[in-house]
Amino acid sequence: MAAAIKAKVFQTENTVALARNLIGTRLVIAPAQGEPIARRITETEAYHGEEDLACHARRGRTARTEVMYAAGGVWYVYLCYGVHEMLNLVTGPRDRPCAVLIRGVEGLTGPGRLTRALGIDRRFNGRAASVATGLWIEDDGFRPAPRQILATPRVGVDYAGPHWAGRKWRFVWPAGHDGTRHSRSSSEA
DNA sequence: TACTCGATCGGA
DNA sequence: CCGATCGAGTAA
Repeated sequence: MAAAIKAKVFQTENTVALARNLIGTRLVIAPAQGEPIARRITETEAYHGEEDLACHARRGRTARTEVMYAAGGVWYVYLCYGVHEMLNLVTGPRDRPCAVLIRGVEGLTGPGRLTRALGIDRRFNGRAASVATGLWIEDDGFRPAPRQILATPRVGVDYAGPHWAGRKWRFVWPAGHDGTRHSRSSSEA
C-alpha cells in the first residue's frame, strides 16, 4: 500500500542510510489541476552537517541554510548556477543541518532536469514534504535489490577537498533511470 | 557595495 | 570546452 513517508522517518541521525533507502520510493507532486505525478527516485546524495565541507551548511547558519536546521521533513529548494532549481529533503533532528539531494527519478536524469520537468521550484522551500503541500515521498513497499544500488562520490563538490568529495554518498539505481521494473529482485519492506 | 563562485545543463 | 544567469556569501 502506498503511504506518504512521515517526517519522523526523515529525522533519523543517519542521513546517509536514508539517502540510500529513498532509492525506489516514489516522489509525488500534485499539480494545482490534474492528476498527481509519481516517479520512483533513482538517484540521491547525502549532505551531512556543518562538518561536511561539501554541505551548504559548512559555514553555519545563513539566510539560505536556515531551513536545513529545521527538523527533517521539509523541502530545501535553491537556485543553482542561476538556472537550476535543486530539490533537497531536509533530514536529521532539529539543529542538525543534513539533507538529501534528489538527483534523479524514473526517466529524468539530473537534479535540474527533474525539477523543471515536474514544475518544482523555490516555492516549496521550507514547506513540509506532505500530501498537504502537494509534494511528498511515498513508500509502497518496493525497493530495488541492494546490489542494484551503486554508491559513488558526490557530483560537483571537488571544492570540498578529497576527504569529503571522496565519500561515496551518492546512490544510483541505474536500471531505474529508464523506468525498467525488476520484480524478480525487488524486496519487501 | 563590489566581487566571486557555484550540489548544472545544453550547445559549440 | 564554454557560456548562461543570478543570488548567496564574503570581504571591504
